[in-house]
Amino acid sequence: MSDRDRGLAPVERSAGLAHRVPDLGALELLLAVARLGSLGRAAQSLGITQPAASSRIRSMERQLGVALVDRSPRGSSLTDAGALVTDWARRIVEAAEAFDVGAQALRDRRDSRLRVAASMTIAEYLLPGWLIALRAERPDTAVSLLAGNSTVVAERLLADEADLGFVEGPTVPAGLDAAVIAHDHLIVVTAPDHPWARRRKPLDAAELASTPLILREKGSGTRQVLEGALGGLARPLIELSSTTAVKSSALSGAGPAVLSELALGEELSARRLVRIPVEGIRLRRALRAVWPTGHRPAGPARDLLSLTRGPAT
Amino acid sequence: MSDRDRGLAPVERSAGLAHRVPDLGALELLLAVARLGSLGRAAQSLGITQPAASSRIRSMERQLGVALVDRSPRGSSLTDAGALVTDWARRIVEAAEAFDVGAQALRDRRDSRLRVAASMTIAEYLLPGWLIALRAERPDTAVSLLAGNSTVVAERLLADEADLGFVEGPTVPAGLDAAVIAHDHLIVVTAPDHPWARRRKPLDAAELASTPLILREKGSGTRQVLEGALGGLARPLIELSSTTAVKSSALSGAGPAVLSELALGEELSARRLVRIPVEGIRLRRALRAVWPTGHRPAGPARDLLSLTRGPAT
DNA sequence: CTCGGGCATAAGCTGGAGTTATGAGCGACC
DNA sequence: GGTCGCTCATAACTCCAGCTTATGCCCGAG
Repeated sequence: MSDRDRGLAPVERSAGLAHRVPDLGALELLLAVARLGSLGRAAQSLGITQPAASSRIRSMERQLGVALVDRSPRGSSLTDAGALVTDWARRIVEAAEAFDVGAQALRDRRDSRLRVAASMTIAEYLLPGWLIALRAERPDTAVSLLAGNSTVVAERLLADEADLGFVEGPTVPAGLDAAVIAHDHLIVVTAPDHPWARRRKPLDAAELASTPLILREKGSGTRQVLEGALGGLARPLIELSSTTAVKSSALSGAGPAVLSELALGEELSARRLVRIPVEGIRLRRALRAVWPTGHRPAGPARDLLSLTRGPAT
Repeated sequence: MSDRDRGLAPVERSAGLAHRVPDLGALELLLAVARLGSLGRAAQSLGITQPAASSRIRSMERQLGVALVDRSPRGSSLTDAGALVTDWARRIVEAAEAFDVGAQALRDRRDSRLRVAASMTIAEYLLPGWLIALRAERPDTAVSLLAGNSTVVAERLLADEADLGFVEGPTVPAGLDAAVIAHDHLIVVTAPDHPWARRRKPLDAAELASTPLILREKGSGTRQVLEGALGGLARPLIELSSTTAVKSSALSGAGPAVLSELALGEELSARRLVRIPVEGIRLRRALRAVWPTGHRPAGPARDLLSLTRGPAT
């Protein structure tokens, strides 16, 4: 746990991100202004009055110390700095939308119409995006979400307490039909100052197996896939109980880590972590949609399923 | 513009994401509770009192309709739902951190010690991450940021109004030394219900050149790279003036788009957009750090440069 | 049995964000 | 040139979310 602590807070924050970043309402307002070209219309689109919007944008500019919008009697447009800030803001708002749909699904546990049961990795990283897309097509579908391992997912489906499930790993629980919807690739990453980050040649299996790695605990999905690919061998440097903890340790430079590419977005593109190519072994596992044998998904479940696979068939 | 509007708001929001998602302070608090295992310690770490934390977590639970933490006289730990929510929250907080360092750099324009000039794409998608890493190593470095095209970046550097620059594209402005720090790959994407999403075979250059695409305007960096790779041919379906607008149009299903992989994170992994493989042409451009000829980066500029390349040399 | 860490409750204060009402700048149009 | 219409800014007031301090309950450890 203490490793996780250090990993998550490598630098002492001057206590209060919230005081330096505008709140979600202000960010949404800024995006609306960028989109609609006027404070008044932006205000209207958010259901507040124009003076409220004006004051809020102004206080955001004061907080950031930068002018964000050019006001004129003919409308408002973003300044150069405003355009930059708006794109950063969009990232936050998109993350908030994912949070929202996830939370919505969680909240509607009792009285919902589409009940989804999913493994942790899928529930964390993929489902929010799918549900955003689903909401775009079927805005009035209430979705509930339960997260658990394959066994739990299977139980819920068979007890008719869920309509559609998602599991990861090589096997399909008994009594369920399945369709592979994607593959989750496990990748090897290090902090950018690790010697591996400067290698020219890809790693091979023997090298990977002989190096102590930051791993999930024995029995976890990712660990199983890795040990399967390596023929049972895997040397843990540290064993941690969540994907996030593994990521944090890798970020803090503890060593090479193996984790799902789904968990790594910005860390790779911003080079806070570096992907180390591996050759000769296939580090991937199938992600499957599952449902009780015979009960082909219909209605909202079918809609969601088709979203995860591409075109509706 | 109206295309952009539709792209950004394909579904009518029930006005007020901010009312359904806890504010940043609450999310930070939740992360602190997860990390520290106690409301009191979490409160302390954020500089507030224990009752404030208690009440805030409680109101967040009320808002979400789900219990997030198990309280006991021996501390607090996350419930299953809490763990899920915490991971979604982490995404938001990380986006907010990127916003914060970017804004900080923008704010310190006047009196800063490390002055960076960068192209829009780099300033939007990469610099915040690098600056987070830089702050971890050199917490007291004040960074300023100016965003503009290659010409602007060169001017600033040569006028000694910037210490380090970042540009994208095939050429290095005169009077500057450069080092390639990464390559930005352009990729072809469509919405998942586009016929291309079901292809088995990769696209070839002729096919790409003969299909109308959603593109940036003529003269933009990505457009130049594409036309270079295709030998001057590119059929625009729509021309838009920002990467974000291109992404939005693609998301709304207007057609295939070509854009930087940097701009696509969650959209690909959540299959809201699908990457279409292309063979036979190289759609990439170099990202370069630049500085006035002879003035090798030193001090903070050197630190930042080394972060973008990996190990400090 | 008492102490201490951890959480909950109560009462009071404050500031931020909202509202309505009003004014001022500027282009369009008759 | 007046007048409309759209824009944004300012002022005065209300209200509530979140903070604080003070206090009490619970429960395990010594």
